This record gives sequence, C-alpha cells and structure tokens, in this order.
Amino acid sequence: MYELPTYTKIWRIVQLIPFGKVASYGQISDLAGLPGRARLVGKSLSCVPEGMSLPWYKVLRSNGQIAFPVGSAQSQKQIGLLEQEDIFVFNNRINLKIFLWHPDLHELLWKLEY
DNA sequence: ACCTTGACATTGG
DNA sequence: GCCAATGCCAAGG
Repeated sequence: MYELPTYTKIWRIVQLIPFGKVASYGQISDLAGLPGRARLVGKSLSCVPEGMSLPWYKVLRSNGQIAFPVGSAQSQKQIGLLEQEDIFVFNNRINLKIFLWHPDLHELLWKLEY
C-alpha cells in the first residue's frame, strides 16, 4: 500500500466538503492525515491544475476569514462562489457556527476508499 | 544539497 | 480586538 502524494491527499479531502459547508486549512490537513501542516493546504490549493474541478473557495482560515487580501479580485471571486452555496460573507468572514463542516469520520474514510 | 516560499495555526503580551 | 514570534514541511528553484 503506497501513499498518495501529499497534494493529492489534500485535494481529495477538499472535494468532499459538502454543498453549503466550509472547512479550515488546519481541519483539511488534519483530515488528510497531515496534522500541523495547514500551510501545505494553502500551497496545494494554489497548485490546482487548470481545469480540475475543486471547491477551493470553501476552505477558510480557522477564524472564518477569507485568506486572500480584502478587496482583491481573488477574494471577490471567492465571495461570489460562496454565495452561490448560500454561504454569506460579512466583513470578509463566514460564521463558522453556521457553516463549518463537521464530517462523520467513518463516512469520510469510506468515501476515500474509492 | 541548500534556500525560499507559502490562500496557516497557536500562543502570549 | 491587535501584533509578533514560532512551528510546520513539500515543492520548486
């Protein structure tokens, strides 16, 4: 049983964030079996191949903030995509009490078997 | 092989 | 709240 490349593991977790929910960089790294490597999640998302479908915009900082600079084109694009899932952004921040993903770990492992 | 770069997280003041 | 310091480590140059 060989290990998937780090970025591939991360992308596969991000793919499982359900509609209308968000996750944090640290949460994704934990779920990918890479605790303490939140920065690699950000790096991996900046390396997503062109044309690969991935809900990158649902990954936020641990406090619910959007990671891109306020007012940047990337931030505005992210806000638009979030609102398409009825995830609302105020002052560059999402309310995690409402929108944070709480995955069922058994179900998650099962889905990763594919 | 060394150095730098990150869409981060946590802690302590 | 804010800021600075520290830890993290795969990838790319």
